[in-house]
Amino acid sequence: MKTNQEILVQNGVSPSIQRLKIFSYLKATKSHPTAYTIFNDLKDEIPSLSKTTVYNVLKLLIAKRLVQEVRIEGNELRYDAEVREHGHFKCDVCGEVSDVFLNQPLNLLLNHSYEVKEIQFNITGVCKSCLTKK
Amino acid sequence: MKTNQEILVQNGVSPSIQRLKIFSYLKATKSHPTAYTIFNDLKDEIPSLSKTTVYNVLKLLIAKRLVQEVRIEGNELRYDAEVREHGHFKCDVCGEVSDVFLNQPLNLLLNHSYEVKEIQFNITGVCKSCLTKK
DNA sequence: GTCCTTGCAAAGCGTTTGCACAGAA
DNA sequence: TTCTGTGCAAACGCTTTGCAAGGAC
Repeated sequence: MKTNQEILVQNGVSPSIQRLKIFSYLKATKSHPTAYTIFNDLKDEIPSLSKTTVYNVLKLLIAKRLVQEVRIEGNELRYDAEVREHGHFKCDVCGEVSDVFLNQPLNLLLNHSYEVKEIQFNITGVCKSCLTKK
Repeated sequence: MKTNQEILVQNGVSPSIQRLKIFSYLKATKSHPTAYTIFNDLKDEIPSLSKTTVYNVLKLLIAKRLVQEVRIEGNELRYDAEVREHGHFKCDVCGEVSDVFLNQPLNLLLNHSYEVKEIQFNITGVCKSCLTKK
């Protein structure tokens, strides 16, 4: 198992404290945080942290394909260190965003008249726990 | 074939000029315009049109499920009057956004532990015509 | 020294809100 | 009158940009 630091280095990202903490934070969570949430959760650990750095690091990690942007509702942008082909489910009631994996790659259902770089899919609805609470 | 005006009325939307023009504009295009593009293209026809009205009408049409929001890149929000289950392909080279339909509904590939309201999927890559131009 | 990274402050841009006016019922 | 719809202007919130300071090499 590679450490997060090793992953960064192997992808040509020099592992500053900020980069490592942000990347590790994303690797450790499944909550698909927004940039603001990342900033907010890390500013205790790194008191000097600025939002600019959060955005800079996210942009860099996206360019290196270590992180994906997730656009599931409105114009809020979320971030995800899970980069395998997958989708997201957002519950309209509780607002939770969770990962969705398919039985077979979506890829196979497409007519390949174009070159595919990235596939994402988004589902909205009501999650199991909110359904049972009704 | 229903007229756009009839569709609005049947969905409980009183058909003002602004609403009808915006809805008709979306029905007639496959270009997945942004709110700004809609505003810009219609302001010659309706000189008094304001962006607020464009946003108001879009919000109303979305609530009535006559229009979908499309989030495919960055934090730009696009709009689409195609409301059947489908996805979008955005070409990284020319920037065009086109509709994608699958051989079978994505629905069937999901474990239904939740209630699905809306499914969208987004693909980025390089389109056929940009591939051949290389 | 140079280059890379960080972070403050300001700007930018798309969207929403407050509010007033106009028109229909 | 009351309710609905429109549209200007201002506010808002997220993201980007400009730029200067700090740190690695």
